[in-house]
Amino acid sequence: MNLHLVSEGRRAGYAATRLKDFAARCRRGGLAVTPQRLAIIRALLESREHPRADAIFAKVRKLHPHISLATVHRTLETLCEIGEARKVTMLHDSARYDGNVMPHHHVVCVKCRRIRDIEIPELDRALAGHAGLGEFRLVGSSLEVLALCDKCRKKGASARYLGSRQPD
Amino acid sequence: MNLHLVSEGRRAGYAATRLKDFAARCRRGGLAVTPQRLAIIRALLESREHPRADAIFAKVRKLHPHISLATVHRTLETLCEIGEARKVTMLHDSARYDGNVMPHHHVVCVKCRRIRDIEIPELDRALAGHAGLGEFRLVGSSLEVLALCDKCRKKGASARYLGSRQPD
DNA sequence: GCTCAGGTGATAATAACTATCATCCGAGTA
DNA sequence: TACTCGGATGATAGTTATTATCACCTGAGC
Repeated sequence: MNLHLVSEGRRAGYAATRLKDFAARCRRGGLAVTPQRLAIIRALLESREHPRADAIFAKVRKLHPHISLATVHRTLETLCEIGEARKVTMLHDSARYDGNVMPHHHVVCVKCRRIRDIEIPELDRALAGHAGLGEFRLVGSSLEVLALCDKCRKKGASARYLGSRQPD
Repeated sequence: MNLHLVSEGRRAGYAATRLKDFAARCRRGGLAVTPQRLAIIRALLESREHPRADAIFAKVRKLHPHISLATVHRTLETLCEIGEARKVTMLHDSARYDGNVMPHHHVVCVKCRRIRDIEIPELDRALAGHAGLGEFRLVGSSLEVLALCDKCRKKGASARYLGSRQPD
Protein backbone atom coordinates (compact mmCIF):
# COMPACT_ATOMS: atom_id res chain seq x y z
CA MET A 1 0.00 0.00 0.00
CA ASN A 2 1.39 3.37 -1.04
CA LEU A 3 1.98 5.62 1.96
CA HIS A 4 4.36 8.59 1.97
CA LEU A 5 5.15 11.87 3.68
CA VAL A 6 4.29 15.01 1.71
CA SER A 7 7.45 16.89 0.69
CA GLU A 8 8.13 20.47 1.74
CA GLY A 9 8.37 21.62 -1.87
CA ARG A 10 5.00 20.22 -2.84
CA ARG A 11 3.40 21.79 0.18
CA ALA A 12 4.94 25.19 -0.59
CA GLY A 13 3.64 25.07 -4.15
CA TYR A 14 0.20 24.15 -2.88
CA ALA A 15 0.22 27.08 -0.45
CA ALA A 16 1.14 29.55 -3.19
CA THR A 17 -1.66 28.41 -5.51
CA ARG A 18 -4.17 28.41 -2.70
CA LEU A 19 -3.26 31.90 -1.56
CA LYS A 20 -3.39 33.32 -5.09
CA ASP A 21 -7.15 33.12 -5.51
CA PHE A 22 -8.25 32.97 -1.91
CA ALA A 23 -9.82 36.43 -2.22
CA ALA A 24 -11.82 35.37 -5.27
CA ARG A 25 -13.13 32.28 -3.50
CA CYS A 26 -14.14 34.36 -0.49
CA ARG A 27 -16.13 36.84 -2.59
CA ARG A 28 -17.72 34.04 -4.52
CA GLY A 29 -18.80 32.54 -1.20
CA GLY A 30 -20.20 35.86 0.01
CA LEU A 31 -17.45 36.55 2.53
CA ALA A 32 -15.75 39.93 2.78
CA VAL A 33 -12.02 39.94 2.05
CA THR A 34 -10.50 41.68 5.02
CA PRO A 35 -6.82 42.28 5.76
CA GLN A 36 -7.20 40.13 8.88
CA ARG A 37 -8.56 37.18 6.92
CA LEU A 38 -5.79 37.47 4.37
CA ALA A 39 -3.16 37.61 7.09
CA ILE A 40 -4.62 34.59 8.85
CA ILE A 41 -4.92 32.35 5.80
CA ARG A 42 -1.42 33.41 4.75
CA ALA A 43 0.04 32.58 8.17
CA LEU A 44 -1.73 29.23 8.10
CA LEU A 45 -0.64 28.34 4.59
CA GLU A 46 2.95 29.37 5.24
CA SER A 47 3.22 27.06 8.22
CA ARG A 48 3.84 23.35 8.14
CA GLU A 49 3.32 23.13 11.89
CA HIS A 50 -0.47 22.73 11.92
CA PRO A 51 -0.56 25.66 14.33
CA ARG A 52 -2.98 26.44 17.10
CA ALA A 53 -4.96 29.68 17.24
CA ASP A 54 -2.45 31.29 19.59
CA ALA A 55 0.47 30.62 17.22
CA ILE A 56 -1.41 32.18 14.31
CA PHE A 57 -2.30 35.09 16.59
CA ALA A 58 1.37 35.66 17.49
CA LYS A 59 2.43 35.57 13.86
CA VAL A 60 -0.33 37.81 12.54
CA ARG A 61 0.09 40.33 15.33
CA LYS A 62 3.45 41.40 13.92
CA LEU A 63 1.70 42.96 10.92
CA HIS A 64 -1.64 43.71 12.59
CA PRO A 65 -0.83 44.71 16.15
CA HIS A 66 -4.47 45.46 16.92
CA ILE A 67 -5.91 42.12 15.86
CA SER A 68 -7.96 40.32 18.49
CA LEU A 69 -7.48 36.72 19.57
CA ALA A 70 -11.22 36.25 19.22
CA THR A 71 -10.96 37.23 15.56
CA VAL A 72 -8.29 34.60 15.02
CA HIS A 73 -10.46 31.90 16.61
CA ARG A 74 -13.52 33.02 14.69
CA THR A 75 -11.69 33.31 11.39
CA LEU A 76 -10.10 29.87 11.68
CA GLU A 77 -13.53 28.36 12.28
CA THR A 78 -14.92 30.28 9.31
CA LEU A 79 -12.08 29.08 7.11
CA CYS A 80 -12.90 25.51 8.10
CA GLU A 81 -16.57 26.01 7.35
CA ILE A 82 -15.90 27.27 3.83
CA GLY A 83 -13.34 24.55 3.20
CA GLU A 84 -10.23 26.75 3.19
CA ALA A 85 -8.76 25.09 6.26
CA ARG A 86 -9.16 21.95 8.25
CA LYS A 87 -9.21 21.33 11.96
CA VAL A 88 -6.86 18.70 13.26
CA THR A 89 -7.42 17.92 16.93
CA MET A 90 -5.36 15.06 18.16
CA LEU A 91 -3.98 13.52 21.30
CA HIS A 92 -5.41 15.62 24.07
CA ASP A 93 -4.55 19.23 23.49
CA SER A 94 -6.38 22.06 21.86
CA ALA A 95 -7.51 22.53 18.27
CA ARG A 96 -4.87 22.70 15.56
CA TYR A 97 -5.41 23.82 12.00
CA ASP A 98 -4.13 22.88 8.57
CA GLY A 99 -4.30 25.00 5.44
CA ASN A 100 -4.03 21.94 3.21
CA VAL A 101 -7.54 20.80 2.39
CA MET A 102 -6.57 18.12 -0.12
CA PRO A 103 -7.36 14.64 1.23
CA HIS A 104 -4.38 13.67 3.34
CA HIS A 105 -3.51 12.38 6.77
CA HIS A 106 -1.12 13.13 9.62
CA VAL A 107 1.77 11.67 11.57
CA VAL A 108 2.09 13.18 15.03
CA CYS A 109 5.04 12.81 17.34
CA VAL A 110 3.59 11.69 20.68
CA LYS A 111 6.38 13.53 22.50
CA CYS A 112 6.83 16.92 20.84
CA ARG A 113 3.43 16.93 19.04
CA ARG A 114 5.08 17.88 15.76
CA ILE A 115 2.80 17.00 12.84
CA ARG A 116 3.61 16.09 9.25
CA ASP A 117 1.32 15.31 6.35
CA ILE A 118 1.12 11.88 4.77
CA GLU A 119 -0.79 10.60 1.79
CA ILE A 120 -2.40 7.17 1.43
CA PRO A 121 -4.30 7.33 -1.84
CA GLU A 122 -5.38 3.72 -1.60
CA LEU A 123 -7.07 4.33 1.74
CA ASP A 124 -8.88 7.38 0.36
CA ARG A 125 -10.08 5.34 -2.59
CA ALA A 126 -11.27 2.52 -0.35
CA LEU A 127 -13.21 4.96 1.83
CA ALA A 128 -14.69 6.74 -1.17
CA GLY A 129 -16.22 3.39 -2.16
CA HIS A 130 -17.57 3.32 1.43
CA ALA A 131 -18.16 -0.37 1.63
CA GLY A 132 -18.60 -1.44 5.22
CA LEU A 133 -19.81 1.86 6.63
CA GLY A 134 -23.37 0.60 7.06
CA GLU A 135 -25.75 3.34 8.05
CA PHE A 136 -23.01 5.97 7.77
CA ARG A 137 -22.47 8.05 4.64
CA LEU A 138 -18.92 9.27 4.08
CA VAL A 139 -18.15 12.94 4.48
CA GLY A 140 -14.38 12.92 4.97
CA SER A 141 -11.66 11.22 6.87
CA SER A 142 -8.54 11.86 8.82
CA LEU A 143 -5.95 9.32 9.89
CA GLU A 144 -3.72 10.22 12.77
CA VAL A 145 -0.63 8.11 12.93
CA LEU A 146 0.95 8.39 16.35
CA ALA A 147 4.69 8.11 16.13
CA LEU A 148 7.96 9.06 17.75
CA CYS A 149 10.22 11.32 15.72
CA ASP A 150 13.98 10.81 15.50
CA LYS A 151 14.79 13.78 17.71
CA CYS A 152 12.54 12.65 20.52
CA ARG A 153 13.64 9.06 20.24
CA LYS A 154 17.26 10.12 20.71
CA LYS A 155 16.28 12.12 23.78
CA GLY A 156 14.90 8.85 25.17
CA ALA A 157 11.16 9.01 25.08
CA SER A 158 8.96 7.38 27.68
CA ALA A 159 7.23 4.13 26.83
CA ARG A 160 4.00 5.57 28.17
CA TYR A 161 2.00 7.87 26.02
CA LEU A 162 -1.56 8.99 25.71
CA GLY A 163 -3.56 7.19 23.09
CA SER A 164 -3.92 3.87 21.42
CA ARG A 165 -1.34 1.14 21.28
CA GLN A 166 -0.27 -1.07 18.50
CA PRO A 167 0.06 -4.82 19.14
CA ASP A 168 3.64 -6.19 19.27
CA MET B 1 -9.60 -3.38 1.05
CA ASN B 2 -11.47 -4.97 3.95
CA LEU B 3 -13.24 -2.36 6.06
CA HIS B 4 -16.16 -3.09 8.40
CA LEU B 5 -18.04 -1.89 11.44
CA VAL B 6 -17.44 -3.84 14.66
CA SER B 7 -20.59 -5.67 15.77
CA GLU B 8 -22.26 -5.09 19.11
CA GLY B 9 -21.86 -8.73 20.10
CA ARG B 10 -18.15 -8.79 19.50
CA ARG B 11 -17.71 -5.60 21.44
CA ALA B 12 -19.70 -6.96 24.41
CA GLY B 13 -17.59 -10.10 24.51
CA TYR B 14 -14.45 -8.01 24.42
CA ALA B 15 -15.68 -5.87 27.31
CA ALA B 16 -16.42 -8.92 29.47
CA THR B 17 -12.96 -10.43 28.97
CA ARG B 18 -11.28 -7.12 29.57
CA LEU B 19 -13.17 -6.49 32.79
CA LYS B 20 -12.48 -9.96 34.14
CA ASP B 21 -8.79 -9.48 34.77
CA PHE B 22 -8.59 -5.73 34.96
CA ALA B 23 -7.78 -5.92 38.67
CA ALA B 24 -4.90 -8.31 38.04
CA ARG B 25 -3.42 -6.07 35.36
CA CYS B 26 -3.67 -3.08 37.68
CA ARG B 27 -1.82 -4.82 40.49
CA ARG B 28 0.79 -6.13 38.10
CA GLY B 29 1.31 -2.53 36.95
CA GLY B 30 1.63 -1.28 40.52
CA LEU B 31 -1.73 0.46 40.61
CA ALA B 32 -4.14 0.07 43.50
CA VAL B 33 -7.49 -1.50 42.67
CA THR B 34 -10.04 0.91 44.09
CA PRO B 35 -13.83 0.70 43.83
CA GLN B 36 -13.77 3.98 41.89
CA ARG B 37 -11.37 2.62 39.29
CA LEU B 38 -13.42 -0.53 38.89
CA ALA B 39 -16.61 1.47 38.48
CA ILE B 40 -15.01 3.75 35.90
CA ILE B 41 -13.50 1.01 33.74
CA ARG B 42 -16.78 -0.91 33.94
CA ALA B 43 -18.81 2.11 32.88
CA LEU B 44 -16.39 2.71 30.02
CA LEU B 45 -16.38 -0.88 28.82
CA GLU B 46 -20.15 -1.18 29.02
CA SER B 47 -20.62 1.82 26.77
CA ARG B 48 -20.37 1.88 23.01
CA GLU B 49 -20.75 5.65 23.00
CA HIS B 50 -17.11 6.60 23.47
CA PRO B 51 -18.26 8.74 26.39
CA ARG B 52 -16.82 11.95 27.76
CA ALA B 53 -15.68 12.32 31.34
CA ASP B 54 -18.97 13.87 32.40
CA ALA B 55 -21.02 10.95 31.03
CA ILE B 56 -18.86 8.45 32.94
CA PHE B 57 -19.22 10.66 35.99
CA ALA B 58 -23.02 10.61 35.73
CA LYS B 59 -23.12 6.84 35.33
CA VAL B 60 -20.67 6.05 38.13
CA ARG B 61 -22.31 8.48 40.53
CA LYS B 62 -25.36 6.23 40.79
CA LEU B 63 -23.30 3.64 42.65
CA HIS B 64 -20.72 5.99 44.17
CA PRO B 65 -22.59 9.16 45.01
CA HIS B 66 -19.51 10.74 46.57
CA ILE B 67 -17.16 10.28 43.63
CA SER B 68 -15.50 13.46 42.40
CA LEU B 69 -15.44 14.65 38.80
CA ALA B 70 -11.71 15.23 39.21
CA THR B 71 -11.26 11.55 40.04
CA VAL B 72 -13.07 10.58 36.87
CA HIS B 73 -10.83 12.82 34.76
CA ARG B 74 -7.70 11.59 36.53
CA THR B 75 -8.68 7.96 36.32
CA LEU B 76 -9.51 8.11 32.63
CA GLU B 77 -6.09 9.61 31.95
CA THR B 78 -4.46 6.92 34.07
CA LEU B 79 -6.34 4.20 32.22
CA CYS B 80 -5.03 5.62 28.94
CA GLU B 81 -1.49 5.71 30.26
CA ILE B 82 -1.53 2.07 31.25
CA GLY B 83 -3.20 1.05 28.00
CA GLU B 84 -6.63 0.13 29.44
CA ALA B 85 -8.39 2.88 27.56
CA ARG B 86 -7.85 5.13 24.62
CA LYS B 87 -8.58 8.79 24.12
CA VAL B 88 -10.52 9.70 21.05
CA THR B 89 -10.71 13.44 20.48
CA MET B 90 -12.36 14.37 17.27
CA LEU B 91 -14.09 17.21 15.50
CA HIS B 92 -13.87 20.08 17.93
CA ASP B 93 -15.31 19.06 21.24
CA SER B 94 -13.83 17.68 24.38
CA ALA B 95 -11.98 14.42 25.01
CA ARG B 96 -13.85 11.16 24.51
CA TYR B 97 -12.72 7.75 25.66
CA ASP B 98 -12.88 4.19 24.39
CA GLY B 99 -12.40 1.04 26.43
CA ASN B 100 -11.46 -0.96 23.36
CA VAL B 101 -7.69 -0.85 23.02
CA MET B 102 -7.42 -3.33 20.15
CA PRO B 103 -6.23 -1.60 16.98
CA HIS B 104 -9.36 -0.17 15.38
CA HIS B 105 -10.71 3.07 13.99
CA HIS B 106 -13.82 5.24 14.22
CA VAL B 107 -16.69 6.58 12.17
CA VAL B 108 -18.17 9.75 13.64
CA CYS B 109 -21.41 11.35 12.62
CA VAL B 110 -20.61 15.01 11.95
CA LYS B 111 -24.08 16.00 13.11
CA CYS B 112 -24.88 14.03 16.27
CA ARG B 113 -21.26 13.07 17.06
CA ARG B 114 -22.21 9.43 17.51
CA ILE B 115 -19.17 7.18 17.14
CA ARG B 116 -18.85 3.58 16.00
CA ASP B 117 -15.82 1.35 15.73
CA ILE B 118 -14.49 0.13 12.40
CA GLU B 119 -11.70 -2.26 11.55
CA ILE B 120 -9.34 -1.99 8.58
CA PRO B 121 -6.79 -4.76 9.13
CA GLU B 122 -5.01 -4.03 5.87
CA LEU B 123 -4.35 -0.46 6.93
CA ASP B 124 -3.01 -1.60 10.28
CA ARG B 125 -0.72 -4.06 8.54
CA ALA B 126 0.51 -1.42 6.10
CA LEU B 127 1.29 0.94 8.96
CA ALA B 128 2.98 -1.77 10.98
CA GLY B 129 5.42 -2.14 8.08
CA HIS B 130 5.90 1.66 8.43
CA ALA B 131 7.21 2.25 4.97
CA GLY B 132 7.02 5.93 4.11
CA LEU B 133 7.10 7.32 7.63
CA GLY B 134 10.66 8.61 7.28
CA GLU B 135 12.06 9.93 10.53
CA PHE B 136 8.92 8.84 12.39
CA ARG B 137 8.67 5.54 14.21
CA LEU B 138 5.17 4.11 14.54
CA VAL B 139 3.51 4.04 17.94
CA GLY B 140 -0.17 3.68 17.04
CA SER B 141 -2.79 5.06 14.77
CA SER B 142 -6.35 6.22 14.71
CA LEU B 143 -8.49 6.86 11.66
CA GLU B 144 -11.47 9.10 12.06
CA VAL B 145 -13.96 8.71 9.30
CA LEU B 146 -16.33 11.66 9.28
CA ALA B 147 -19.74 10.62 8.12
CA LEU B 148 -23.43 11.36 8.32
CA CYS B 149 -25.59 8.71 9.93
CA ASP B 150 -28.96 7.68 8.53
CA LYS B 151 -30.95 9.41 11.27
CA CYS B 152 -29.22 12.75 10.77
CA ARG B 153 -29.39 12.50 7.01
CA LYS B 154 -33.13 12.06 7.20
CA LYS B 155 -33.40 15.11 9.42
CA GLY B 156 -31.67 17.01 6.61
CA ALA B 157 -28.16 17.80 7.66
CA SER B 158 -26.31 20.91 6.60
CA ALA B 159 -23.76 20.67 3.82
CA ARG B 160 -21.31 22.60 5.96
CA TYR B 161 -19.41 20.82 8.65
CA LEU B 162 -16.23 21.26 10.57
CA GLY B 163 -13.32 19.29 9.24
CA SER B 164 -11.84 17.98 6.07
CA ARG B 165 -13.63 17.51 2.80
CA GLN B 166 -13.52 14.72 0.35
CA PRO B 167 -13.18 15.52 -3.37
CA ASP B 168 -16.29 14.92 -5.50
C1' DG C 1 -3.65 -4.34 62.98
C1' DC C 2 0.24 -1.06 61.25
C1' DT C 3 2.25 1.70 57.95
C1' DC C 4 2.48 4.67 54.18
C1' DA C 5 2.56 5.63 49.29
C1' DG C 6 -0.59 6.46 46.49
C1' DG C 7 -5.64 7.62 45.75
C1' DT C 8 -9.56 10.50 46.61
C1' DG C 9 -12.87 14.54 47.32
C1' DA C 10 -13.42 19.30 47.53
C1' DT C 11 -12.32 23.20 45.51
C1' DA C 12 -9.49 26.76 43.43
C1' DA C 13 -7.03 27.87 39.28
C1' DT C 14 -6.07 27.67 34.44
C1' DA C 15 -6.61 27.67 29.58
C1' DA C 16 -9.16 27.36 25.50
C1' DC C 17 -12.79 28.89 23.55
C1' DT C 18 -17.41 31.50 22.89
C1' DA C 19 -20.77 35.25 23.42
C1' DT C 20 -21.81 39.97 23.54
C1' DC C 21 -21.92 44.39 21.85
C1' DA C 22 -20.46 48.86 20.23
C1' DT C 23 -17.88 50.34 16.43
C1' DC C 24 -15.90 49.86 11.91
C1' DC C 25 -15.37 48.94 7.07
C1' DG C 26 -15.77 46.09 2.50
C1' DA C 27 -18.41 46.06 -1.34
C1' DG C 28 -22.39 46.77 -3.90
C1' DT C 29 -25.07 50.84 -5.59
C1' DA C 30 -26.11 55.45 -7.14
C1' DT D 1 -16.57 59.15 -5.65
C1' DA D 2 -19.83 59.27 -1.81
C1' DC D 3 -23.60 56.48 0.53
C1' DT D 4 -25.37 52.71 2.80
C1' DC D 5 -25.64 48.64 5.39
C1' DG D 6 -24.77 43.95 6.80
C1' DG D 7 -21.22 41.55 8.05
C1' DA D 8 -16.55 41.79 10.46
C1' DT D 9 -13.78 43.30 14.18
C1' DG D 10 -11.78 44.46 18.93
C1' DA D 11 -12.44 44.47 23.67
C1' DT D 12 -13.86 41.99 27.17
C1' DA D 13 -16.82 39.16 30.03
C1' DG D 14 -18.44 34.54 30.51
C1' DT D 15 -18.33 29.54 30.01
C1' DT D 16 -16.61 24.99 30.09
C1' DA D 17 -13.33 21.32 30.24
C1' DT D 18 -9.49 20.18 32.47
C1' DT D 19 -5.64 20.44 35.90
C1' DA D 20 -3.47 21.61 40.36
C1' DT D 21 -3.53 21.69 45.23
C1' DC D 22 -3.98 19.83 49.58
C1' DA D 23 -5.92 17.59 53.63
C1' DC D 24 -7.66 13.24 54.50
C1' DC D 25 -8.38 8.39 53.47
C1' DT D 26 -7.48 3.54 52.10
C1' DG D 27 -5.46 -0.56 49.54
C1' DA D 28 -1.93 -3.70 50.03
C1' DG D 29 2.23 -5.48 51.68
C1' DC D 30 4.16 -6.55 56.17
